[in-house]
Amino acid sequence: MSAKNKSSEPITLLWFRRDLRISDHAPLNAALKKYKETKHKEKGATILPLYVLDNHSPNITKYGGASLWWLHHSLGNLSKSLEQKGSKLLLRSGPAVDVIRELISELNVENLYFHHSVLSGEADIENELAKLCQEKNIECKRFKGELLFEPKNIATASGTPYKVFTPFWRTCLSQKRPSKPIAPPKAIPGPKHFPKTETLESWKLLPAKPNWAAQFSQLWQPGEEHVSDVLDVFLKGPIASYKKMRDYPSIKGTSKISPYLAFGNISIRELWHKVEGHEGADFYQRELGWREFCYHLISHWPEIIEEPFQDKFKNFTWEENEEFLKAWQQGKTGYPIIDAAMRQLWQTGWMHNRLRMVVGSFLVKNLRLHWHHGAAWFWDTLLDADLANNTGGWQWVAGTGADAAPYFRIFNPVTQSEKFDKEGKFIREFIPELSNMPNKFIHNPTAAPKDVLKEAGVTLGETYPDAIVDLKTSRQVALDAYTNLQNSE
DNA sequence: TGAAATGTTGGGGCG
DNA sequence: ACGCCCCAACATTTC
Repeated sequence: MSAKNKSSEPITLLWFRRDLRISDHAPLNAALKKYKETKHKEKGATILPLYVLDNHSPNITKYGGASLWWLHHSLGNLSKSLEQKGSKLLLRSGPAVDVIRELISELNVENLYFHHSVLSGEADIENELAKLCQEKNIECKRFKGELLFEPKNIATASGTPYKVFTPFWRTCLSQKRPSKPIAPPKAIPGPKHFPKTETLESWKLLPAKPNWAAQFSQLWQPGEEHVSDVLDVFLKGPIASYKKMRDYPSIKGTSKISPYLAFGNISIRELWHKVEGHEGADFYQRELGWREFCYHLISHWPEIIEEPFQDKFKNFTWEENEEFLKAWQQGKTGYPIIDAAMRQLWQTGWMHNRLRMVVGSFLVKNLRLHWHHGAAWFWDTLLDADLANNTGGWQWVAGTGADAAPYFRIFNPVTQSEKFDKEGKFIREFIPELSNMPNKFIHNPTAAPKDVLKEAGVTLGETYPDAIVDLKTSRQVALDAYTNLQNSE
């Protein structure tokens, strides 16, 4: 394949990944700078924004269903804002390296710019691209922006990566604070000859037959355009009492920014600066620190996507039980706080953070199923699914991770429910069949007297499931399994 | 960013 | 008045 058909127009290929925005976008900014620098030659490298739907590259984790819904709308939104700036988004599908190689042969690509990712599967692609560009004499530039702090800058006194969050975060905070975000461009010079593009519709990213995302569009407005509205709500109220109120699932005490962050509709740096200065910001920023910590861990130990961080858990045996897994996924365990949380996830594409811990503990400890099952389900159903956070969160709750909750720390779903959903408000929202249960028994219908159930119109096993496991005995089984593991060391 | 079991203390009922 | 017991309420330890 030679350069016969090549248009001579010089191009900077701007590859969008999980950075679906135009604000605070370093590669875009650099591409603009490049254009301005070379413009006087009458052949400034115009910018070709590209998104690649990649379901084929090895070692990457394909998007789950809920993520694809968000991706669809984010891409539509990005496309629109690029058009408002005089540009357009090129859509291609296939392994990223192949797609870009093809574009290089079609067009006169002089530069390839994109954001760097510390995820190993993504970095593999980047390395191949760098090699390709070197062969073709193309400038390949990768930009930082995925994180607030570079993993390589954060190390213990002896130079090893941190395995514990608190000292990790202390060191991060002692670094130079994240620099100010870059303003969005006023205009983006697009190429005169725009290559053939696939269409968003043809990708069929939205669910078809059973449209399980029906409710999503009432609840979420994906894309960069809408981030500031959502963030403003948080900054005007909840952030001030974030430390306390974020624990109560029936209260709007959290930011709801996670899906925007997962797709880069807002940059982590911009988010950091937007919250800075508000009362309560340090507690919120600490949570951003956990995200940072998860990326830090996964960059140093990429194998933790599959393998337990703590070696001793390699020999740990988990239960296999399809019935249990189904009951958990569908919110039919007979424990209302678990079931309400799992239904919230399915219906809204999101779950309150405390409940992620509670349902995680229940799956891994009380049902004794492998955390992989939980991670896979979350990956498929969460709009904010993020490989580093998902891996970090599940290893944390399973007790297998770095700085994880000790294995014997087992949440009691009834106690948690009584503590954080005292009036059963959250439960009633997602389990209407329990709405007439009195507060005293709504947390554990299986333990309610017969007349109470009758009065509330609840028939266990019919209108609402019986508890699938006994908390006391299942807890003991989990503890015994852990003791056995310790003894077999 | 647990929960349960076990230990300790101190007030009140009561012989 | 005193010792004894019971048992909240709180603290500590164990898992």
